[in-house]
Amino acid sequence: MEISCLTLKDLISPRHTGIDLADEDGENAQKENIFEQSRMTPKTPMKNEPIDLSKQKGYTPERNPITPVKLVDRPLTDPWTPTANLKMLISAASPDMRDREKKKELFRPIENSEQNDTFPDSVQDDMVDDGTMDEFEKQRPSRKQKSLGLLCQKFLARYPSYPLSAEKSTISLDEVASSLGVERRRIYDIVNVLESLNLVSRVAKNQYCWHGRHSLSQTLKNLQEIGALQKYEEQMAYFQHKEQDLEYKFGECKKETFPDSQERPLLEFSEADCHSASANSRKDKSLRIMSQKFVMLFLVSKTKIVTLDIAAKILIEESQDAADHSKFKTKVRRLYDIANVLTSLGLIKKVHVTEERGRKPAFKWIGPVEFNGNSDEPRTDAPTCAALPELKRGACVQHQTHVNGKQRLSRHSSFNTVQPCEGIKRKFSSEPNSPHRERQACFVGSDEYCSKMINLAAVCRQKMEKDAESKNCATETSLHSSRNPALISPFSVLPDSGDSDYCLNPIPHPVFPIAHSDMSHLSLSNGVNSQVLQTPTLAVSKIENGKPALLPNQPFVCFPSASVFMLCGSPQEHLSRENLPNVGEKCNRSPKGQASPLKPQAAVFSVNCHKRSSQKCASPSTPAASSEPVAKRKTLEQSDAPLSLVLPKKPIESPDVAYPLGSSCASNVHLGAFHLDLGTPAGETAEEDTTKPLEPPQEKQSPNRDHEDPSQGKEHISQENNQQTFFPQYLYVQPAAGLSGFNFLFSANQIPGAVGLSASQLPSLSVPCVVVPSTALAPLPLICSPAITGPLSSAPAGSLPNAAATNISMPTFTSTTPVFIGTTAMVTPKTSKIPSVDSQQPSSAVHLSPVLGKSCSMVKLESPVCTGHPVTLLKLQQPSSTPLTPKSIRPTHHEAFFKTPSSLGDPIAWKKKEGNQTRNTSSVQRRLEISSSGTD
DNA sequence: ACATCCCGCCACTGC
DNA sequence: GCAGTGGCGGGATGT
Repeated sequence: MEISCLTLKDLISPRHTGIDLADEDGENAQKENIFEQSRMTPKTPMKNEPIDLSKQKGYTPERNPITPVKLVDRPLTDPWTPTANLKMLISAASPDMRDREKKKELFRPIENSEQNDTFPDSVQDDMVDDGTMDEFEKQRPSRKQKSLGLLCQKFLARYPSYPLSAEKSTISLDEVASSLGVERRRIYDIVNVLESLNLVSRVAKNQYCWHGRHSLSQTLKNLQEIGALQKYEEQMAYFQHKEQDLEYKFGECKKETFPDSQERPLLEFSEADCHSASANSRKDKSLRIMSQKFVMLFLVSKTKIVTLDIAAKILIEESQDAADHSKFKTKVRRLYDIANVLTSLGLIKKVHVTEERGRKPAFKWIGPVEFNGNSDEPRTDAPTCAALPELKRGACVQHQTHVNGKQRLSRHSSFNTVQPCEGIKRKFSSEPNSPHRERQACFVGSDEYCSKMINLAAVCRQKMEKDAESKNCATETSLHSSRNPALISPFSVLPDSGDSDYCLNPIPHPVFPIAHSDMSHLSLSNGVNSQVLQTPTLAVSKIENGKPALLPNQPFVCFPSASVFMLCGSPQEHLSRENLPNVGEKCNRSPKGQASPLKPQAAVFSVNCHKRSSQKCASPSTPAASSEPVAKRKTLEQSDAPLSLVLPKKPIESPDVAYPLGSSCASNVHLGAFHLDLGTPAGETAEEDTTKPLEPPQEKQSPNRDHEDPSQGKEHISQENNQQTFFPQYLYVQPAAGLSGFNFLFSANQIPGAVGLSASQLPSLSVPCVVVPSTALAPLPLICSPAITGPLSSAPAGSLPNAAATNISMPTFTSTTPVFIGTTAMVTPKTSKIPSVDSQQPSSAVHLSPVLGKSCSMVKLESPVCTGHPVTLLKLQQPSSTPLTPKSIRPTHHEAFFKTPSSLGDPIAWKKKEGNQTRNTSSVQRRLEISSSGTD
């Protein structure tokens, strides 16, 4: 609340504008004028020297080389000037006085700028007028005025957010320092953070090049991916748990789980830069790296909220050794520095998280979540876009600018990361998913958007599948994971709420064919459609083609996956989210808080998102925001409210649910919480989910809010601990309302052994799954896997029958077909996210949670199908009851993901992984994310 | 009392 | 040797 910090506000308001490009210079000029810049010239900075400062203030000559400088303008006259002499005398006489004056001076610039700029108020207050120095006392700018955040805003104001390519400007640190009236040291802090995001790059000594935000989304995307690889999410979860007293041992976890994480240099860039060991060490601690890591934490976080203490712990490589407190404190100090800059950039805002222990300072990511589409940016991702032409990026504009980022130069080149990342990106981009993401992103926002999303998802999925087909292999699993085909898939499932269309059928699964045609319906999909389907393979798919009929209008969608089928009622019918809710909720919740928040739709998203979570998630959460300028967002968001991120118990979810993505996304922190393991009783959460009727999906919508909420939700979750569990994410069905709309069929697993889904398990799951209610089904053709049997039956019996009855013809299905329905309990709760199901793998059966996964493998049917998945099955991690143990935590990477069949390519391998992993991990989400990152 | 975080010392680095 | 960088943490300021 309050928190939202003044500074933030201040910063924000003024600055955002900053973001805007243009003005800057103008502003500056104005400011300067105001200020009096004049005087200084100096390039050399005197870093410390006080004296200079005074001079400096005024000066501003060109601040930016590029940018127009006002140079001159400033007449020397300072307002102060008049008193200058006097001051001098005074200062001479009294050091104190001197200091004051200096300070004043320093501030002034700032103040002036602010005033001019935009900042209205805040700053000035204190200040006296310039000239006035009268009272020195007053003058002294308060600390706030001197804050790094404000300073950063001023700094940003000088440059256009999206400079024309030609326009790149160079930044002379000395000039800037002097113009802003601060020591160079301060500028370094700002520049280092900006550099970490590739907004600037170092060209030469004392010279930086301003790139603007063109490549920001790309950079964020890269960071997200890297973060996923590093498993920051898990780490966060771990720490959270730890705090919660959960017991795990991190060490183990860490090692196991995050092996890489800390080890690798974040962005690679350090390497480049550093030559010597010492250098490296130093660099490792650099603000740049810390900044990147910090950002990664947000990006991988489902909740998008990161508490300082957790961030500090994670950033302390050592890990938690208890490390000295001092070290911790130092880290926190640094994080504040970084946070101030990020706040000025409109990427985060301060919030407080209430935990059991009390309120903790935290920051919430309010920047773009989806990178591709990044809101602000004009989108640089061209590549991605390109990849998916079809997709429309909706709103997204594509500018393609190339990324600036690129490493331009220098030392840091900072972003080497980028490069690597890019690779990744590309992959992604190329991958179906990405596109999806983008789109999604675009959509974010409205409910419709949700439905659209769904459609998209379906489409995407299809695409993915196609792609997969094409490449299958190619895609590396990892990639897939990353991509998240799963994501897509999930969507497909959705029924959508509202739209009539929904039905997405789109699910391409190979198996099912849901008719692409249907897809067409999908609004979004359209473009996609083209791609569509094609699923790979599976004979089924072909069949599908034929089949499309299946769903075409029908309300349901069937997923053939081998493992699971989902049916969704048509929207019309119940599906509306409401129906789904159950599922959805489950999902959402299950995911724990994270996801949980999601509403049905959200849920969907979440699924999709996973990784992207950030992206998409964001969207949901911030959808609008994204589009909006940061500043606005901020304002909106500011609401902050106490977030709870995590843990807190709030009940939650409520509102936010929307988060969906977020949920997935966010969670992180809590994640721990999430961990639900199936095993765990989880019941709680699960229960909620399952049992609950779900709230109306509604929530989903609110993406925006979601943000916040989610956190809360999460918190709850977390607190809950994860227990949660399962929630089937898979289904995305919409939730709500009842399942009636849906029918799920589960096949029995066939193999009992398999996955654990055994029937028994299923039941436990609760959820979900199986339900088939409906009569509705009857009409519909459902598909059942042959296998189905028991389990289903278990399910609501009634329903099943029908369902079963129903037609289903799906020949395609594989025999096995165990279907899963959504929920999979197995899946694990957390996971809800996403998982996509991969079709591929036979196993897939969902990849449910890891556990499942393992087991699943068994399950897997051949038919990969699964797909549809909206359901994602995520891997759940840990199904196990155990909450996260460290082990559980392990990373699972990819595995989890549902891969597409293609991706499966190595199903086996995949399975293996899963197997191993399966449990682990805490949240599904992570997996998702991770997977996305894939990698490895 | 605790949260923030400014400030500037000083080590490192590269020229 | 010097200037540029930037880690670091004392301690002031804000709440």
